[in-house]
Amino acid sequence: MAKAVLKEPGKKRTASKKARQQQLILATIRSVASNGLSDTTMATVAREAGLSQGIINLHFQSKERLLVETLNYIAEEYRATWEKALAGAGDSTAEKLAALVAVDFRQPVCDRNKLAVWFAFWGESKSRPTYRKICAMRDMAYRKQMIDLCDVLIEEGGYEELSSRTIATGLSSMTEGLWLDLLISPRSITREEAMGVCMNYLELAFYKHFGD
Amino acid sequence: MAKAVLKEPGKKRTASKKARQQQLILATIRSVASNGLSDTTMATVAREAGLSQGIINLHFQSKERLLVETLNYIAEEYRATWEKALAGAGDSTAEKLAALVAVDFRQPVCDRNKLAVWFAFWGESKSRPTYRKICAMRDMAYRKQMIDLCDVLIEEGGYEELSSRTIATGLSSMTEGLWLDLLISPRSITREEAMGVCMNYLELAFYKHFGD
DNA sequence: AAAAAATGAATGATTGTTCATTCATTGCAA
DNA sequence: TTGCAATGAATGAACAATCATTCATTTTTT
Repeated sequence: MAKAVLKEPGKKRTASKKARQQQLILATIRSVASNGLSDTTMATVAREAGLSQGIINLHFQSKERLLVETLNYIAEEYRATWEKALAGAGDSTAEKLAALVAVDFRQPVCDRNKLAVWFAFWGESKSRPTYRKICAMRDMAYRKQMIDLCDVLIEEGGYEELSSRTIATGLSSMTEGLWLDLLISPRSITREEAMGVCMNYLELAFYKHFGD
Repeated sequence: MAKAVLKEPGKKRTASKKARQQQLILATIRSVASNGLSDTTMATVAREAGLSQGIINLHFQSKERLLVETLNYIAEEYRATWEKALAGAGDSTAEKLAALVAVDFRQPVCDRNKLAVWFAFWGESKSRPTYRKICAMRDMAYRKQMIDLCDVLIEEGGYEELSSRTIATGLSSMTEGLWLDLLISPRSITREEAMGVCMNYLELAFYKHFGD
């Protein structure tokens, strides 16, 4: 039913369903970043995509669906990115943890437009169970992975005073807080510095692994 | 012009300007928390306040002004709360830093409705310079205080390996990230546990001051 | 009585959605 | 290949609903 008609869109004016949907999602990300979620309308998204008014209802049925799919898109991109990073990291657990942290401060995840989208949905999440579930899922999957890595490090280094849950919670919370800095005051901190703050935390906790 | 007509409103149906404005701001906080910023309208706020439609324009001229004043309200409350906590804390620098951290996880600051408001405005801040400035100001003032305290601790304890800016950035970022947990997944973490994560960070960094 | 505060119906602007129409692409027949 | 329907993607004007704002009127206080 939803077979991809064109794999290489080229200059065709009618694209495959998947390509159009992604185009509209990317336009939504830009609109939310530059207009805010409150001022993101069907018109601003369509204009950003260079398409007509009715196009979104054609592909997403409703504005609500478009927004949910946009959130799903960046959540899925996030998950895929750190899973890939883990797979490509060195064999040591410390290297894997460092790779996991690095994902949060590099493209395509650490993009200012996407950070704005995350915060926009977080801001609405208390009143919208759908948003909250997607955000909570993302967080849980990521944190479980981080706890597992911390457990191995604690075992390896014999850090009896550490709790993997506490460190993992602290580390991922720190990341999200640093995202806020990068969003609100991009001039006051760079992505490299932000990652440095996290690495410093790791050095303090797992000094046998990350110490100089 | 804006003189307070009544200091003790009692059971009067017409309150002083200041009291009405605060009543409307508190109603706005509740509406943003339960409806989201996108679905917060003049009608939802007025209904939440138990007043009529036109009341907001009477006291704030526009919706935009109401929202800005709401953000200013929680920002000012935040500043006043930690300044008060600092003044009431023990003499030692370590106690002061602990008191500063504790503010973030207690009432009136760490209120789930207010957390929702913070995230709502953060989400819009990229597209609204006014919001961003207020948020950046709050952060700068708080972080300057935290850096100063860290500087003293580093001096006292001779922690030559630590950077006050790095620790202060990490600590306040961690706080904001933990707020997200409390907002999104309140069942997965308590305020006490969240504060514990921060205190654990302090123990790792300033082990001579916070060690058991 | 005069002034101020509050109301709520009315207004014009904006929004999400619909749908009749246009247009590009594809599959098929010759 | 060339011609010709058939398909469905895309358009944009139109519509109903919702929104922020205004203001004539009512209510309350001084």
